[in-house]
Amino acid sequence: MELVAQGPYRFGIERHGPMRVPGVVFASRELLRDARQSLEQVANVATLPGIVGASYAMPDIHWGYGFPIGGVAATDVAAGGVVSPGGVGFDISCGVRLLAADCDAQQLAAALPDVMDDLDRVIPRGAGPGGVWHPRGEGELERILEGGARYAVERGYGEERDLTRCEDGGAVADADVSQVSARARERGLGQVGSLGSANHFLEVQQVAQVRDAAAAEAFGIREGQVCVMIHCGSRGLGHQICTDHVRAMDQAMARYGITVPDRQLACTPVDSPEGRAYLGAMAAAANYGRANRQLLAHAARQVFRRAAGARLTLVYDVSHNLAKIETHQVDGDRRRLCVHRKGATRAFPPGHPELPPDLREFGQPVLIPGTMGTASYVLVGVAGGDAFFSTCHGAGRVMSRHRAARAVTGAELRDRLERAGTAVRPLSLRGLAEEAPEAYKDVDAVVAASEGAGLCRGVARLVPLGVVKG
DNA sequence: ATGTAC
Repeated sequence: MELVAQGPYRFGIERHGPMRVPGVVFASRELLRDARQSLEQVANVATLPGIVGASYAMPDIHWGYGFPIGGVAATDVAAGGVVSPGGVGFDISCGVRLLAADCDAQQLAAALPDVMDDLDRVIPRGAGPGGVWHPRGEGELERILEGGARYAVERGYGEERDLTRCEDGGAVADADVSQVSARARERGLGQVGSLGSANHFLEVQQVAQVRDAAAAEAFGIREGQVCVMIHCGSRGLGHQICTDHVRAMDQAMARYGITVPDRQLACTPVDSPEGRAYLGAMAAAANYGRANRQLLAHAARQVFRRAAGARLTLVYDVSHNLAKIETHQVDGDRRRLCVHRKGATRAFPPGHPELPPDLREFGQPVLIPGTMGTASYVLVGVAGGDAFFSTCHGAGRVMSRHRAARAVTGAELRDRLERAGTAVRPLSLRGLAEEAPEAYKDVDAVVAASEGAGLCRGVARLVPLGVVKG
Protein backbone atom coordinates (compact mmCIF):
# COMPACT_ATOMS: atom_id res chain seq x y z
CA MET A 1 0.00 0.00 0.00
CA GLU A 2 1.47 3.37 -1.11
CA LEU A 3 1.59 5.93 1.69
CA VAL A 4 2.26 9.63 1.27
CA ALA A 5 3.57 11.61 4.24
CA GLN A 6 1.29 14.64 4.73
CA GLY A 7 2.63 15.78 8.11
CA PRO A 8 4.58 14.40 11.06
CA TYR A 9 1.59 12.33 12.21
CA ARG A 10 -0.45 12.10 9.03
CA PHE A 11 -0.13 9.74 6.07
CA GLY A 12 -2.34 9.52 3.00
CA ILE A 13 -3.45 6.56 0.91
CA GLU A 14 -4.17 7.88 -2.59
CA ARG A 15 -7.35 6.82 -4.32
CA HIS A 16 -6.95 3.68 -6.36
CA GLY A 17 -9.30 1.04 -7.75
CA PRO A 18 -12.86 1.43 -6.45
CA MET A 19 -11.94 3.88 -3.65
CA ARG A 20 -14.33 6.88 -3.65
CA VAL A 21 -12.18 8.95 -1.27
CA PRO A 22 -8.55 8.76 -0.13
CA GLY A 23 -7.41 7.12 3.09
CA VAL A 24 -5.80 9.07 5.94
CA VAL A 25 -3.80 7.39 8.70
CA PHE A 26 -2.83 9.38 11.79
CA ALA A 27 0.29 7.83 13.30
CA SER A 28 3.97 8.28 14.00
CA ARG A 29 6.35 6.44 11.66
CA GLU A 30 6.94 3.89 14.39
CA LEU A 31 3.23 3.20 15.02
CA LEU A 32 2.71 3.01 11.28
CA ARG A 33 4.81 -0.15 11.19
CA ASP A 34 2.23 -1.92 13.36
CA ALA A 35 -0.58 -0.52 11.19
CA ARG A 36 0.66 -1.86 7.84
CA GLN A 37 -1.48 -4.97 7.63
CA SER A 38 -4.67 -3.00 8.39
CA LEU A 39 -4.22 -0.39 5.63
CA GLU A 40 -6.02 -2.64 3.16
CA GLN A 41 -9.09 -2.32 5.40
CA VAL A 42 -8.75 1.49 5.40
CA ALA A 43 -8.77 1.39 1.57
CA ASN A 44 -11.74 -1.01 1.53
CA VAL A 45 -13.81 1.32 3.71
CA ALA A 46 -13.07 4.15 1.23
CA THR A 47 -15.21 2.31 -1.36
CA LEU A 48 -18.47 2.61 0.64
CA PRO A 49 -21.33 4.48 -1.09
CA GLY A 50 -21.74 8.05 0.15
CA ILE A 51 -18.46 8.24 2.08
CA VAL A 52 -17.22 11.82 2.47
CA GLY A 53 -13.80 13.31 3.20
CA ALA A 54 -11.62 10.26 3.70
CA SER A 55 -11.48 6.83 5.29
CA TYR A 56 -9.64 7.69 8.52
CA ALA A 57 -7.50 5.57 10.83
CA MET A 58 -6.39 6.50 14.34
CA PRO A 59 -2.87 5.78 15.71
CA ASP A 60 -4.12 2.64 17.54
CA ILE A 61 -5.44 1.05 14.32
CA HIS A 62 -5.47 -2.74 14.14
CA TRP A 63 -7.21 -5.47 12.17
CA GLY A 64 -10.97 -5.73 12.68
CA TYR A 65 -14.14 -7.24 11.20
CA GLY A 66 -14.40 -5.50 7.82
CA PHE A 67 -13.47 -2.05 9.13
CA PRO A 68 -10.21 -1.65 11.01
CA ILE A 69 -10.47 -1.04 14.75
CA GLY A 70 -9.42 2.60 15.05
CA GLY A 71 -11.41 3.52 11.94
CA VAL A 72 -13.65 6.53 11.31
CA ALA A 73 -15.91 6.82 8.26
CA ALA A 74 -18.73 9.30 7.60
CA THR A 75 -21.36 8.88 4.90
CA ASP A 76 -23.74 11.51 3.53
CA VAL A 77 -27.30 10.41 4.41
CA ALA A 78 -28.97 12.50 1.66
CA ALA A 79 -26.57 11.17 -0.98
CA GLY A 80 -27.37 7.48 -0.46
CA GLY A 81 -24.74 7.10 2.25
CA VAL A 82 -24.66 3.69 3.88
CA VAL A 83 -24.52 2.39 7.42
CA SER A 84 -22.47 -0.75 8.10
CA PRO A 85 -22.61 -2.83 11.29
CA GLY A 86 -18.95 -3.70 10.69
CA GLY A 87 -18.20 0.02 11.06
CA VAL A 88 -19.35 -0.14 14.68
CA GLY A 89 -18.12 -3.61 15.54
CA PHE A 90 -19.50 -6.52 17.50
CA ASP A 91 -19.24 -4.78 20.86
CA ILE A 92 -21.74 -2.00 20.17
CA SER A 93 -21.30 0.93 22.58
CA CYS A 94 -18.17 -0.47 24.15
CA GLY A 95 -16.81 2.44 26.11
CA VAL A 96 -15.23 3.88 29.20
CA ARG A 97 -16.56 5.48 32.36
CA LEU A 98 -14.29 7.33 34.79
CA LEU A 99 -15.22 8.15 38.39
CA ALA A 100 -13.17 10.30 40.73
CA ALA A 101 -12.93 9.54 44.45
CA ASP A 102 -12.88 12.13 47.22
CA CYS A 103 -9.52 10.81 48.45
CA ASP A 104 -5.89 10.52 47.40
CA ALA A 105 -3.92 7.32 46.82
CA GLN A 106 -2.06 7.79 50.10
CA GLN A 107 -5.32 8.01 52.03
CA LEU A 108 -6.69 4.90 50.31
CA ALA A 109 -3.53 2.78 50.71
CA ALA A 110 -4.56 1.03 53.94
CA ALA A 111 -8.05 0.17 52.64
CA LEU A 112 -6.99 -0.78 49.12
CA PRO A 113 -6.68 -4.55 49.73
CA ASP A 114 -10.22 -4.58 51.19
CA VAL A 115 -11.54 -2.50 48.32
CA MET A 116 -9.97 -4.90 45.82
CA ASP A 117 -11.31 -7.99 47.62
CA ASP A 118 -14.81 -6.49 47.69
CA LEU A 119 -14.65 -5.56 44.00
CA ASP A 120 -13.40 -9.08 43.26
CA ARG A 121 -16.55 -10.39 44.97
CA VAL A 122 -19.19 -8.06 43.54
CA ILE A 123 -18.11 -7.32 39.94
CA PRO A 124 -19.54 -9.99 37.60
CA ARG A 125 -17.15 -10.77 34.76
CA GLY A 126 -15.96 -13.36 32.29
CA ALA A 127 -17.84 -14.92 29.39
CA GLY A 128 -21.45 -16.02 29.75
CA PRO A 129 -24.28 -14.92 32.01
CA GLY A 130 -24.10 -12.99 35.29
CA GLY A 131 -24.89 -9.39 36.20
CA VAL A 132 -25.48 -7.17 39.24
CA TRP A 133 -29.10 -6.57 38.26
CA HIS A 134 -31.71 -9.01 37.03
CA PRO A 135 -34.46 -7.22 35.10
CA ARG A 136 -37.98 -8.45 35.79
CA GLY A 137 -38.62 -10.02 32.42
CA GLU A 138 -38.55 -8.60 28.93
CA GLY A 139 -40.66 -5.58 29.88
CA GLU A 140 -37.95 -4.25 32.13
CA LEU A 141 -35.24 -5.14 29.63
CA GLU A 142 -37.08 -2.96 27.12
CA ARG A 143 -37.03 -0.08 29.60
CA ILE A 144 -33.23 -0.47 29.78
CA LEU A 145 -32.93 -0.60 25.98
CA GLU A 146 -34.98 2.60 25.69
CA GLY A 147 -33.78 4.42 28.79
CA GLY A 148 -30.13 3.41 29.20
CA ALA A 149 -28.33 4.91 32.19
CA ARG A 150 -31.34 7.23 32.66
CA TYR A 151 -33.54 4.24 33.56
CA ALA A 152 -30.86 2.80 35.87
CA VAL A 153 -30.75 6.14 37.74
CA GLU A 154 -34.58 6.28 37.88
CA ARG A 155 -34.49 2.89 39.57
CA GLY A 156 -32.03 4.16 42.19
CA TYR A 157 -28.72 2.97 40.72
CA GLY A 158 -27.03 6.36 40.65
CA GLU A 159 -27.65 10.06 40.93
CA GLU A 160 -29.18 12.60 38.55
CA ARG A 161 -25.81 14.32 38.01
CA ASP A 162 -24.42 11.10 36.51
CA LEU A 163 -26.60 11.70 33.47
CA THR A 164 -25.20 15.15 32.65
CA ARG A 165 -21.72 13.61 32.54
CA CYS A 166 -22.75 10.75 30.28
CA GLU A 167 -22.63 11.00 26.47
CA ASP A 168 -26.15 11.75 25.19
CA GLY A 169 -27.36 12.39 28.74
CA GLY A 170 -27.26 8.66 29.45
CA ALA A 171 -29.56 7.49 26.65
CA VAL A 172 -30.28 8.03 22.97
CA ALA A 173 -33.91 8.55 22.00
CA ASP A 174 -33.96 6.56 18.75
CA ALA A 175 -33.76 3.01 20.14
CA ASP A 176 -36.14 0.64 18.34
CA VAL A 177 -36.66 -2.41 20.52
CA SER A 178 -38.73 -4.10 17.80
CA GLN A 179 -35.46 -4.54 15.84
CA VAL A 180 -33.78 -6.42 18.72
CA SER A 181 -34.22 -10.15 18.11
CA ALA A 182 -35.54 -12.60 20.67
CA ARG A 183 -32.12 -14.19 20.81
CA ALA A 184 -30.40 -10.86 21.50
CA ARG A 185 -32.90 -10.13 24.30
CA GLU A 186 -32.38 -13.55 25.79
CA ARG A 187 -28.61 -13.03 25.88
CA GLY A 188 -28.96 -9.50 27.27
CA LEU A 189 -31.40 -10.39 30.03
CA GLY A 190 -28.84 -12.17 32.22
CA GLN A 191 -25.85 -9.81 31.73
CA VAL A 192 -27.05 -6.40 32.94
CA GLY A 193 -24.19 -4.97 35.02
CA SER A 194 -21.27 -7.16 33.98
CA LEU A 195 -17.77 -6.50 32.66
CA GLY A 196 -17.32 -9.32 30.16
CA SER A 197 -13.85 -10.52 29.29
CA ALA A 198 -10.79 -9.86 27.10
CA ASN A 199 -9.64 -6.21 27.34
CA HIS A 200 -12.55 -5.14 29.53
CA PHE A 201 -11.67 -4.18 33.06
CA LEU A 202 -12.45 -2.22 36.18
CA GLU A 203 -9.38 -0.44 37.54
CA VAL A 204 -8.63 1.59 40.62
CA GLN A 205 -6.22 4.25 39.41
CA GLN A 206 -4.27 7.23 40.62
CA VAL A 207 -3.94 10.53 38.77
CA ALA A 208 -0.17 10.53 38.20
CA GLN A 209 0.07 13.77 36.23
CA VAL A 210 -2.18 16.67 35.27
CA ARG A 211 -1.25 18.23 31.92
CA ASP A 212 -4.07 20.77 31.59
CA ALA A 213 -4.95 22.20 35.00
CA ALA A 214 -8.02 24.18 33.90
CA ALA A 215 -9.63 21.29 32.03
CA ALA A 216 -8.75 18.83 34.82
CA GLU A 217 -10.43 21.09 37.37
CA ALA A 218 -13.56 21.39 35.23
CA PHE A 219 -13.65 17.60 34.77
CA GLY A 220 -13.22 17.12 38.55
CA ILE A 221 -9.77 15.50 38.75
CA ARG A 222 -6.53 16.51 40.50
CA GLU A 223 -3.05 15.06 40.91
CA GLY A 224 -2.78 12.20 43.42
CA GLN A 225 -6.52 11.54 43.36
CA VAL A 226 -7.96 8.03 43.28
CA CYS A 227 -10.16 7.21 40.27
CA VAL A 228 -12.13 4.20 39.06
CA MET A 229 -12.13 3.39 35.36
CA ILE A 230 -14.69 0.97 33.90
CA HIS A 231 -14.19 -0.38 30.36
CA CYS A 232 -16.99 -2.59 29.03
CA GLY A 233 -19.72 -2.79 26.41
CA SER A 234 -23.06 -4.33 25.56
CA ARG A 235 -22.04 -7.98 26.06
CA GLY A 236 -23.93 -10.74 24.23
CA LEU A 237 -26.83 -8.42 23.36
CA GLY A 238 -24.71 -6.10 21.21
CA HIS A 239 -22.88 -9.06 19.71
CA GLN A 240 -26.13 -10.73 18.69
CA ILE A 241 -27.52 -7.48 17.22
CA CYS A 242 -24.40 -7.10 15.09
CA THR A 243 -24.64 -10.73 13.94
CA ASP A 244 -28.35 -10.40 13.07
CA HIS A 245 -28.01 -7.17 11.11
CA VAL A 246 -24.81 -8.09 9.26
CA ARG A 247 -26.71 -11.11 7.95
CA ALA A 248 -29.76 -9.05 6.97
CA MET A 249 -27.64 -6.47 5.16
CA ASP A 250 -25.49 -9.09 3.45
CA GLN A 251 -28.70 -10.48 1.94
CA ALA A 252 -30.20 -7.07 1.10
CA MET A 253 -27.13 -5.31 -0.34
CA ALA A 254 -27.56 -6.53 -3.92
CA ARG A 255 -31.08 -5.03 -4.07
CA TYR A 256 -29.52 -1.59 -3.61
CA GLY A 257 -26.88 -2.26 -6.27
CA ILE A 258 -24.11 -2.10 -3.68
CA THR A 259 -20.94 -4.13 -4.08
CA VAL A 260 -18.15 -4.12 -1.49
CA PRO A 261 -14.62 -5.56 -1.67
CA ASP A 262 -15.18 -7.57 1.53
CA ARG A 263 -18.46 -9.18 2.64
CA GLN A 264 -17.69 -8.07 6.18
CA LEU A 265 -18.44 -4.52 4.97
CA ALA A 266 -22.12 -5.48 4.46
CA CYS A 267 -24.15 -2.24 4.42
CA THR A 268 -27.33 -0.62 3.11
CA PRO A 269 -28.29 3.05 2.79
CA VAL A 270 -28.96 4.78 6.12
CA ASP A 271 -32.27 5.76 4.56
CA SER A 272 -33.52 2.20 3.89
CA PRO A 273 -35.61 -0.23 5.96
CA GLU A 274 -32.50 -2.30 6.75
CA GLY A 275 -30.44 0.79 7.59
CA ARG A 276 -33.10 2.18 9.91
CA ALA A 277 -33.58 -1.25 11.50
CA TYR A 278 -29.88 -1.56 12.30
CA LEU A 279 -29.59 1.98 13.66
CA GLY A 280 -32.65 1.40 15.88
CA ALA A 281 -31.24 -1.85 17.25
CA MET A 282 -27.77 -0.32 17.59
CA ALA A 283 -29.25 2.55 19.63
CA ALA A 284 -30.91 0.00 21.92
CA ALA A 285 -27.52 -1.69 22.43
CA ALA A 286 -25.95 1.74 23.02
CA ASN A 287 -28.43 2.31 25.84
CA TYR A 288 -27.76 -1.16 27.24
CA GLY A 289 -24.02 -0.36 27.27
CA ARG A 290 -24.58 2.88 29.22
CA ALA A 291 -26.88 1.14 31.70
CA ASN A 292 -24.27 -1.59 32.08
CA ARG A 293 -21.57 0.92 33.02
CA GLN A 294 -24.01 2.83 35.26
CA LEU A 295 -24.78 -0.35 37.25
CA LEU A 296 -21.13 -1.32 37.58
CA ALA A 297 -20.35 2.21 38.77
CA HIS A 298 -23.10 1.87 41.37
CA ALA A 299 -21.60 -1.43 42.57
CA ALA A 300 -18.13 0.21 42.78
CA ARG A 301 -19.61 3.15 44.74
CA GLN A 302 -21.07 0.78 47.33
CA VAL A 303 -17.70 -0.96 47.69
CA PHE A 304 -15.80 2.31 48.12
CA ARG A 305 -18.27 3.61 50.66
CA ARG A 306 -18.23 0.41 52.69
CA ALA A 307 -14.52 -0.43 52.53
CA ALA A 308 -12.96 3.03 52.39
CA GLY A 309 -15.63 5.56 53.39
CA ALA A 310 -15.02 7.23 50.02
CA ARG A 311 -17.42 8.78 47.54
CA LEU A 312 -17.16 8.44 43.74
CA THR A 313 -18.25 11.23 41.38
CA LEU A 314 -18.70 10.66 37.66
CA VAL A 315 -16.12 12.41 35.47
CA TYR A 316 -17.51 11.21 32.14
CA ASP A 317 -18.82 8.19 30.20
CA VAL A 318 -18.10 7.87 26.49
CA SER A 319 -18.35 5.09 23.93
CA HIS A 320 -15.74 4.28 21.29
CA ASN A 321 -17.88 1.88 19.17
CA LEU A 322 -20.89 3.69 17.70
CA ALA A 323 -22.40 5.13 14.54
CA LYS A 324 -24.13 8.49 14.96
CA ILE A 325 -26.13 10.81 12.77
CA GLU A 326 -24.33 14.14 13.16
CA THR A 327 -24.26 17.42 11.25
CA HIS A 328 -20.82 18.46 9.99
CA GLN A 329 -19.39 21.05 7.65
CA VAL A 330 -18.44 19.37 4.35
CA ASP A 331 -17.08 21.39 1.40
CA GLY A 332 -18.67 24.56 2.75
CA ASP A 333 -22.14 23.29 3.63
CA ARG A 334 -23.78 21.56 6.57
CA ARG A 335 -24.53 17.93 5.85
CA ARG A 336 -26.20 15.15 7.84
CA LEU A 337 -23.65 12.39 8.13
CA CYS A 338 -23.64 8.88 9.54
CA VAL A 339 -20.33 8.91 11.42
CA HIS A 340 -19.00 5.41 12.14
CA ARG A 341 -16.48 5.32 14.98
CA LYS A 342 -15.06 1.86 15.61
CA GLY A 343 -12.34 1.87 18.21
CA ALA A 344 -12.35 5.64 17.92
CA THR A 345 -13.68 8.17 20.42
CA ARG A 346 -15.88 11.15 19.67
CA ALA A 347 -13.99 14.30 20.74
CA PHE A 348 -16.20 17.40 20.46
CA PRO A 349 -14.28 20.70 20.52
CA PRO A 350 -14.84 23.61 22.93
CA GLY A 351 -18.14 25.35 22.35
CA HIS A 352 -19.98 22.35 20.92
CA PRO A 353 -23.71 22.69 21.71
CA GLU A 354 -24.07 19.02 22.74
CA LEU A 355 -21.63 19.42 25.62
CA PRO A 356 -22.98 20.04 29.16
CA PRO A 357 -22.75 23.75 30.08
CA ASP A 358 -20.01 23.29 32.69
CA LEU A 359 -17.73 21.55 30.18
CA ARG A 360 -18.61 23.56 27.07
CA GLU A 361 -15.70 26.01 27.20
CA PHE A 362 -13.18 23.18 27.59
CA GLY A 363 -14.36 20.51 25.13
CA GLN A 364 -15.51 16.92 25.50
CA PRO A 365 -13.62 14.62 27.88
CA VAL A 366 -12.08 11.64 26.08
CA LEU A 367 -11.25 8.54 28.13
CA ILE A 368 -8.45 6.25 26.94
CA PRO A 369 -8.01 2.90 28.69
CA GLY A 370 -4.47 1.60 28.67
CA THR A 371 -3.41 -1.96 29.43
CA MET A 372 -2.66 -3.54 32.80
CA GLY A 373 0.46 -2.08 34.28
CA THR A 374 0.51 0.91 31.93
CA ALA A 375 -1.15 4.30 31.94
CA SER A 376 -4.65 5.39 30.99
CA TYR A 377 -5.48 8.91 29.84
CA VAL A 378 -8.01 11.69 30.05
CA LEU A 379 -7.89 13.84 26.89
CA VAL A 380 -10.09 16.60 25.56
CA GLY A 381 -11.49 17.41 22.10
CA VAL A 382 -9.97 20.33 20.19
CA ALA A 383 -11.07 22.61 17.37
CA GLY A 384 -9.62 22.22 13.92
CA GLY A 385 -9.03 18.47 14.12
CA ASP A 386 -9.83 16.28 11.15
CA ALA A 387 -11.86 13.05 11.17
CA PHE A 388 -15.21 14.52 12.25
CA PHE A 389 -14.11 15.25 15.83
CA SER A 390 -12.68 11.82 16.62
CA THR A 391 -9.53 10.52 18.23
CA CYS A 392 -7.93 7.27 19.43
CA HIS A 393 -9.54 4.80 21.87
CA GLY A 394 -6.77 2.80 23.54
CA ALA A 395 -3.46 1.08 23.07
CA GLY A 396 -4.45 -1.25 20.23
CA ARG A 397 -3.43 -4.87 20.04
CA VAL A 398 -0.25 -5.96 18.25
CA MET A 399 0.00 -9.59 19.41
CA SER A 400 -2.67 -12.27 19.06
CA ARG A 401 -4.20 -13.70 22.24
CA HIS A 402 -2.52 -17.00 21.51
CA ARG A 403 0.91 -15.43 21.06
CA ALA A 404 0.47 -13.34 24.22
CA ALA A 405 -0.43 -16.41 26.28
CA ARG A 406 2.70 -18.18 24.95
CA ALA A 407 4.91 -15.19 25.75
CA VAL A 408 4.02 -15.03 29.44
CA THR A 409 2.13 -17.17 31.98
CA GLY A 410 -0.72 -15.64 33.96
CA ALA A 411 1.04 -16.36 37.26
CA GLU A 412 4.25 -14.64 36.10
CA LEU A 413 2.29 -11.62 34.95
CA ARG A 414 0.27 -11.44 38.18
CA ASP A 415 3.48 -11.56 40.25
CA ARG A 416 5.14 -8.92 38.06
CA LEU A 417 2.18 -6.54 38.46
CA GLU A 418 1.88 -7.14 42.21
CA ARG A 419 5.63 -6.47 42.63
CA ALA A 420 5.17 -3.22 40.70
CA GLY A 421 2.48 -2.22 43.19
CA THR A 422 -0.67 -3.06 41.21
CA ALA A 423 -3.16 -5.32 42.99
CA VAL A 424 -4.59 -7.90 40.55
CA ARG A 425 -7.92 -9.70 40.84
CA PRO A 426 -8.23 -11.83 37.70
CA LEU A 427 -11.03 -14.27 36.99
CA SER A 428 -8.64 -16.55 35.11
CA LEU A 429 -4.85 -16.60 34.78
CA ARG A 430 -5.11 -17.58 31.12
CA GLY A 431 -7.26 -14.51 30.45
CA LEU A 432 -4.74 -12.38 32.31
CA ALA A 433 -1.85 -13.63 30.15
CA GLU A 434 -3.79 -12.90 26.96
CA GLU A 435 -4.03 -9.28 28.10
CA ALA A 436 -0.34 -8.87 28.91
CA PRO A 437 0.82 -5.26 28.36
CA GLU A 438 3.39 -6.46 25.79
CA ALA A 439 0.50 -7.64 23.56
CA TYR A 440 -0.42 -3.98 23.02
CA LYS A 441 1.10 -0.88 21.48
CA ASP A 442 2.62 1.74 23.75
CA VAL A 443 -0.40 3.79 24.90
CA ASP A 444 1.86 6.78 25.63
CA ALA A 445 2.98 6.75 21.96
CA VAL A 446 -0.63 6.40 20.74
CA VAL A 447 -1.71 9.42 22.81
CA ALA A 448 1.35 11.45 21.71
CA ALA A 449 0.55 10.71 18.05
CA SER A 450 -3.12 11.64 18.52
CA GLU A 451 -2.09 14.95 20.08
CA GLY A 452 0.58 15.48 17.43
CA ALA A 453 -2.02 14.92 14.71
CA GLY A 454 -4.17 17.68 16.23
CA LEU A 455 -7.05 15.35 17.17
CA CYS A 456 -7.08 16.01 20.94
CA ARG A 457 -5.09 17.42 23.85
CA GLY A 458 -3.83 15.65 27.00
CA VAL A 459 -5.50 16.50 30.31
CA ALA A 460 -4.28 13.83 32.74
CA ARG A 461 -2.33 10.59 32.92
CA LEU A 462 -3.53 7.87 35.29
CA VAL A 463 -1.70 4.78 36.54
CA PRO A 464 -3.26 1.59 37.96
CA LEU A 465 -3.37 0.75 41.67
CA GLY A 466 -5.59 -2.31 41.24
CA VAL A 467 -7.16 -4.17 38.36
CA VAL A 468 -10.29 -6.36 38.22
CA LYS A 469 -10.28 -8.48 35.04
CA GLY A 470 -12.55 -10.98 33.33
C1' DA B 1 -15.69 -8.35 21.34
C1' DT B 2 -18.39 -13.15 21.78
C1' DG B 3 -22.68 -19.02 25.48
C1' DT B 4 -14.63 -17.94 21.02
C1' DA B 5 -18.91 -22.17 14.84
C1' DC B 6 -24.50 -22.99 12.11
